Amino acid sequence: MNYWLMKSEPDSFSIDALAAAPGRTTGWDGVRNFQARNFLRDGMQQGDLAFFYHSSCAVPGIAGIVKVVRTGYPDPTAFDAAHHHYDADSDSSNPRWYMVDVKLVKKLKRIITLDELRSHASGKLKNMILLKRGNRLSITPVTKTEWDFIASLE
DNA sequence: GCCAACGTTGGC
DNA sequence: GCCAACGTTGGC
Repeated sequence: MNYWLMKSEPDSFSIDALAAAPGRTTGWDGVRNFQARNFLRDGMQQGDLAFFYHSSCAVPGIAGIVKVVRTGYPDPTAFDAAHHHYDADSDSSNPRWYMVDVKLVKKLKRIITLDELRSHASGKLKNMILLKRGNRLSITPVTKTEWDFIASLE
């Protein structure tokens, strides 16, 4: 059982969009970064939990909790020339990009903001990848200690 | 293998 | 819209 943080821009896909999706489940497609791809393909296990993080928006922060309900499989949007996330270097016989399916566990009662997380950056969240300078990774592992602490903030 | 150029991320 | 930080590409 592992813990993760997954970023999404709410203008493209928000926690409310997930709540409204069929089965409250979505395919986490479109990741085009090798390190994040490796987490999707090799790291995530059935039943893992992840924070759903809103990025590039007015109030960046953690908006909810999701669960991995399908482990890594090839991202078909990479094969579709008409798709925004098309990648000519990926093909179905040798896929480059992977995705998982996640299901909403719960929407938090409030956003746990980036500011609030930062206020613990010299304490409990000292090693949190999200808070490291210049971090841009859209999928990052979270330790159990970090997870439990953040969950207790709600 | 180096590194400059470029595109992207994401907070502000 | 700005810009710092970063990942990727491609020339050499």
